[in-house]
Amino acid sequence: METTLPLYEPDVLNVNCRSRLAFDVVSDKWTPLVVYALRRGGRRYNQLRRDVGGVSAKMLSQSLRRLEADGLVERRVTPAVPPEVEYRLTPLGSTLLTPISVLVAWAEDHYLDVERHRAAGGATRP
Amino acid sequence: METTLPLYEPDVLNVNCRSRLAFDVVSDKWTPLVVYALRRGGRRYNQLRRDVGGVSAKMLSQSLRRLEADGLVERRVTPAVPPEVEYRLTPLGSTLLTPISVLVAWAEDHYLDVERHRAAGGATRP
DNA sequence: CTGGATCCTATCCGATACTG
DNA sequence: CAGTATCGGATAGGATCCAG
Repeated sequence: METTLPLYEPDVLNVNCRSRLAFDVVSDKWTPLVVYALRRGGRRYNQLRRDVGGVSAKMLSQSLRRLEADGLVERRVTPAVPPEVEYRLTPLGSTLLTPISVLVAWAEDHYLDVERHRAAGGATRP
Repeated sequence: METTLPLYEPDVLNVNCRSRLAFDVVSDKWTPLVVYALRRGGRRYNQLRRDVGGVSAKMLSQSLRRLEADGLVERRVTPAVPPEVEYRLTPLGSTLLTPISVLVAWAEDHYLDVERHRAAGGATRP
């Protein structure tokens, strides 16, 4: 026995294609941050940009379009001057908040451990 | 109130720097896959390469060195011919398995939903 | 305000070749 | 087996300008 954690065991040992989806969706610089920023409900474009912080307009658009295409985010336009566009998580998208929140909780718990190791590290291997 | 899910609430609304760590570690193409592939215990370099699947030697080395520097993976060399190098999760690294497993579980649950939407999607917005 | 279009650069990353 | 070094194409991503 190598680990006592209650792990999810999909296949024998390899990473199957269903699991890959999770890494596909999350292994992007901005997408998970955008989802996380939408956890409280609908947000508008420039609000999102400020919330996420450091994302360019181009990348935010790209992430949002991708999330829309995956059915995780819904785009709701209110015709007005100036135009109002609100993005919100779909029910499916909301289910992603659970894994992401667990991840954020992990970071809160182990932030210092990793930071300390990074600072001291580098000298670990020639 | 916008959502009834039991969400982790770090700050007012923005994504704080501690949370960023989580996205930093995970928002990489290979790193989370490598951690996940190590869930059962120590693996050797080429074993890992086969397990992860599709990763080049260069990228695997890079990910492993980074994980080492972050204190998430330990590199254990057994002097022998041919040389034996085993990678295994540190206790700290093992804690990452929980978020990753939750993520994988999510993918198992919602794989078809996302796939279906991707196939039908694209026509959603002009 | 909400973006699309364009240009340009930094980096990612795979292929190949080579070392111990 | 377990890597490192280098090259070169692909892609990510920022800056800027412009439109509805």
